[in-house]
Amino acid sequence: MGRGKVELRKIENKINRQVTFSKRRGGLVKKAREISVLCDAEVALIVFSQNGKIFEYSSDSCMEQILERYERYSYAERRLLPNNSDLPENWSLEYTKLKARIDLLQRNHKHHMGEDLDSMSLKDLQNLEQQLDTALKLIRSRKNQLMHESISQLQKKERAIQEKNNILAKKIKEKDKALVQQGEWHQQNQFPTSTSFISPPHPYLNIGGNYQEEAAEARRNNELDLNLDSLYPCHMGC
Amino acid sequence: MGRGKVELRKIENKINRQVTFSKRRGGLVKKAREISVLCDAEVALIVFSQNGKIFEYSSDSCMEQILERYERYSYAERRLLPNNSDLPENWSLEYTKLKARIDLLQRNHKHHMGEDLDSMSLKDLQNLEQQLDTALKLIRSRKNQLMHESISQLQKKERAIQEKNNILAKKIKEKDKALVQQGEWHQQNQFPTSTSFISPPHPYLNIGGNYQEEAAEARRNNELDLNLDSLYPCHMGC
DNA sequence: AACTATTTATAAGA
DNA sequence: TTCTTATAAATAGTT
Repeated sequence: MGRGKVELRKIENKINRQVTFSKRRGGLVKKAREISVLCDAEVALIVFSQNGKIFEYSSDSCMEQILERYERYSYAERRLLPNNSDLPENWSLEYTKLKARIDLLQRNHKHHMGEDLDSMSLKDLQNLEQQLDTALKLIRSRKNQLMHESISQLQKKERAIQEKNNILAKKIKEKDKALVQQGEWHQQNQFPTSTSFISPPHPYLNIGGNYQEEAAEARRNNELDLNLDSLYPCHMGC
Repeated sequence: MGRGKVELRKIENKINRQVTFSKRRGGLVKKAREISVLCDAEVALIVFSQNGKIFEYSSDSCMEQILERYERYSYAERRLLPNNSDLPENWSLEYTKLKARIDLLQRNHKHHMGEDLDSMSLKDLQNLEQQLDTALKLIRSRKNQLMHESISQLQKKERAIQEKNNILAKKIKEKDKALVQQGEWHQQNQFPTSTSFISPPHPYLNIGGNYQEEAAEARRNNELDLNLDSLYPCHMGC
């Protein structure tokens, strides 16, 4: 839909990508709303843009309800419906236990998010601080590892492409030589030789040179930069 | 898009509705995939048909990861489990729900502790890093606040005790004086005055001096140091 | 942010 | 369900 057909691969140009994202996001949400209304379906749509911004749509009933329904469903599928004939005398106890556990986890989670700190003692705060500090170190280390891996992969790829390039350039030079020889043959046989004759730059040599330059430029701009751009989208911690 | 324009309201004809649902569902998923690939976005799409069938699409990283990320983002906005104290009539359903929630919270918690990082993408890691960084700042700020409060309280207490001390010391001196006068009276009346007699250090003066010294020592060692020790037990972050 | 030439989605029909 | 086709809608490239 549009002036040209687009192939299904990441749009390399960043501006273009953002514009397309914004347009298509609108379209996607519109379609989600349409199907939910027309067909009376429940729809939940969550989209994270490349730079971490969140967009969501959910039909009538709120997102939370739909996600809960989803979790119930997916959990049930995983465990193939846990025996609902479970001891009914245990029911209340089990339920309370689970609730308590959730409470605990949620309180913990809040603390880990830096919320609800007023209820914590100094010692607790220090413990938490140490924990998060340790976790952060681990996370950064893992992140760096992943980034280094990506970088070395890209470098490997770059070398491979460079090599291919060199081979191509060599081939072009050879063809070029052949053409020059042919041209000399023609000159020898069709024109009188003249030392004052200034030959223009050879067209094929120029084309060959341009090709190499452009290829190198493209490599620098697209292959490496854009990929690295997608590696470090917005926030560079350490 | 089609032979006729459709208005945005529930399709009354059931067959028609189902057909439209099936077609549009396909289209919606296709568009979701397209935006995720073209714009490098993370997309989660969940659709429940009117008769309860579930359909889902999620880009590269699995649904669970995206939902986790969503929960992280929207945690603050939501009232989680607004649990009504009335017992749920469907035990197995409720149980499954709670279990799923616990699962999710535990996985999240592990990530917050820097565990199980291998399953996370670079983006998720960066996200987590940013979150923990923010949390850590909040925690440290709160910790510092508490410490400052403790310190000023201790200083206040110290001043109060010091003052009491001074008063006690003054009282002792006064009693001392009284005793010295009494002693002189006894000496005058019971012993012959002798310039060569070397009087031993006055016991009461000594006791008074020791008391003051010891109290100060105790204050230094116990009151302040011990409290500060409990304030800074092992790890001093920022 | 608008515009428009195209592509794409899909409603209705078979 | 699936295919076909006329037409509505979405959108890529442009201004």
